[in-house]
Amino acid sequence: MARTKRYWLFKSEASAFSIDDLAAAKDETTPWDGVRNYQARNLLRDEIRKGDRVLYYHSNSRPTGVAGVARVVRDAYPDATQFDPASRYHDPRSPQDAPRWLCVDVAFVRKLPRVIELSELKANPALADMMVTRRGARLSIQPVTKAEYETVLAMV
DNA sequence: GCCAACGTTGGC
DNA sequence: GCCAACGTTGGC
Repeated sequence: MARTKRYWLFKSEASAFSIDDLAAAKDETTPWDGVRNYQARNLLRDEIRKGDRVLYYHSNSRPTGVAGVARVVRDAYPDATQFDPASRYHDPRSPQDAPRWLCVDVAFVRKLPRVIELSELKANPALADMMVTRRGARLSIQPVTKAEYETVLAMV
């Protein structure tokens, strides 16, 4: 019996890696690397599984909001960038034999015809409990309920 | 570019 | 183990 599919919101700065960059990537797939927050790491390790759906959120962008949909295509595995001295995500304190940081692979599903902006998310009463609409919600990987996921995608 | 919020670090 | 200092995030 397969595990029930779950839903997430992944933040990415559009100038760094946008939904268009994901669509243009080889196999339309990329490692979601560079996560350097323990709470987010624990979600990757313990909760997020292949087959889960992802709201692709452009942070620090104009506009800021949900720009597309992706899906998780590989369970968590060690993030190679932590051992790469040339990477901005290099972590010299992460032990080789017990990697501190993990990543999953995500694949492009679709780009929304328009960005569902943060202001709209905040204005929708059905999304009042959604983490991204809350003040100071900086977590780059956030859990989303199925209802929230469907509500957001219906706002296009 | 500003700055509030928040996570991490490190001295004690 | 506390907590001030510091760095980063991210909306605006």
